Amino acid sequence: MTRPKAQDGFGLAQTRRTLPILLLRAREAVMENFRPLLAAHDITEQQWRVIRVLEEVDQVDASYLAEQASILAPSLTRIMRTLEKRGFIQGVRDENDGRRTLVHLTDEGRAFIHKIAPESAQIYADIEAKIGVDNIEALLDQLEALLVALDD
Amino acid sequence: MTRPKAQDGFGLAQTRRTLPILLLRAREAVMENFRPLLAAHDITEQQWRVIRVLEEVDQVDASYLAEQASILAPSLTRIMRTLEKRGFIQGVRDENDGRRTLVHLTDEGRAFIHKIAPESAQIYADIEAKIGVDNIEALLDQLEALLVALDD
DNA sequence: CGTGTTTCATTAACATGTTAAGTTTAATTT
DNA sequence: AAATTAAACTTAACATGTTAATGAAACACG
Repeated sequence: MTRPKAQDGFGLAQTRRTLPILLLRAREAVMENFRPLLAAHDITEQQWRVIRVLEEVDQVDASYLAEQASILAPSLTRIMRTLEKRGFIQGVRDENDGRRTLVHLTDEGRAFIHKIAPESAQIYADIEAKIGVDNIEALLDQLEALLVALDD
Repeated sequence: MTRPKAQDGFGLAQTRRTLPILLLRAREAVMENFRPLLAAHDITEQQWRVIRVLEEVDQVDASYLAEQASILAPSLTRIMRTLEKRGFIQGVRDENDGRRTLVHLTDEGRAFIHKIAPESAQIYADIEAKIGVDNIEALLDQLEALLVALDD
């Protein structure tokens, strides 16, 4: 027997139990745990995503990087400028295709990640402990299924 | 038999299968469906959240409104200014507590919601059709469970 | 070969996210 | 009651989200 779907009088679901709101809140609840670490190292969540992607892939063009980090191109342009000033990444013009910028992590950037990685991994482990690894895996599976289902 | 957890060499999970990234992407995939509607009516996602919450609760103080709409206080200040200029909401000083601002929807604001509601509900219904209502309910349950588990 | 089109990236403009500091009003303390 | 502390915004400053417009390079193709 399913729970009655909470609705108002004209078709809209209750705001508090909708995908957009709950996905937002869930993400916020998760990120809250990482914020102190990121702040302590003076790096934003998005900057951290960018260098982590770069750590996984070595050299990539900006478009792929944006897609992997889930960051829009205009934001990535600004973020790259910041990270480059800080000496963590370097962008070079693609010889074979002058439109593209190839990006790679510097040694300093790699060192930065490796310095923070243990704490970050510990925070994620704490989250896994609170929620349960199986529950997280199930959730990740469902989120991936949602992405597939909505992929136009 | 569980799937081996994808990791790199130093403790961090693969970026593409982590809660922060997948929650972000899932939300993005969902919102993508609403964006054309919101753009057509010249309203942002956050402004829409605010007036929808107001439609559900009548008169509330700004703090409660911010909490319900998952918007930080400084953002809400700006959003309220915009919505007030547009005549959709009105904020009045609380007589009993001069620190608070009480906010309520104007008739015009209410009319605006009612005008858009059918299309919005239809879009949500389409999403439910693609993903499956049961899957969505299960996902919402898991998200709520995550919020409870992470609630410090 | 040149022209029109597409692609990649940047810039522009405005809205929101985020933290810290400031203002005003309530509540507490002594 | 006066001073202190706390609460509810508001401002400020900077980073990112978001869409549209622009610039440059590669492609398509007549």
